[in-house]
Amino acid sequence: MKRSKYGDDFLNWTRRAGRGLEREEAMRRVIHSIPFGKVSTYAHVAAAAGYPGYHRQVAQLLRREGHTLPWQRVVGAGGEIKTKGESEQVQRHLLKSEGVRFQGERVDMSACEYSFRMWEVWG
DNA sequence: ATCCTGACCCAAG
DNA sequence: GCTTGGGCCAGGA
Repeated sequence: MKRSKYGDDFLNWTRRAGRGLEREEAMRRVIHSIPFGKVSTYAHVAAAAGYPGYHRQVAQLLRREGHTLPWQRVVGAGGEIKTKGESEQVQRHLLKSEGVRFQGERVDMSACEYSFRMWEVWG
């Protein structure tokens, strides 16, 4: 089977039918569960929602309806702020006002990353 | 169907 | 620290 350099578009297409809504709802719940003063990452939010590998859809969801969510608490891997321009300044300000610590340009993940209490799930 | 583009991630060089 | 290439998934043209 030949594989397009853009991925197996046909297989992706077959998976698209309808599934998006419950996935987005799960992601919204996960994002809402990030506590004040903590952050998580796109990849961890996706995985905690039950959809590992869907970090790009987390970003898409936040861009569409972030105004209804604690969007500022979702950052890139390693604590990197991924928003651009004015949103970036707003995000930094909101996080600092919640007491989130920074190391240079990045969030101090060792102190502020939320683990979704996974230690209670697998030991 | 195919191509392109994202508030992404990660291993290499 | 960089940059690059590959992988990932969905939605629009």
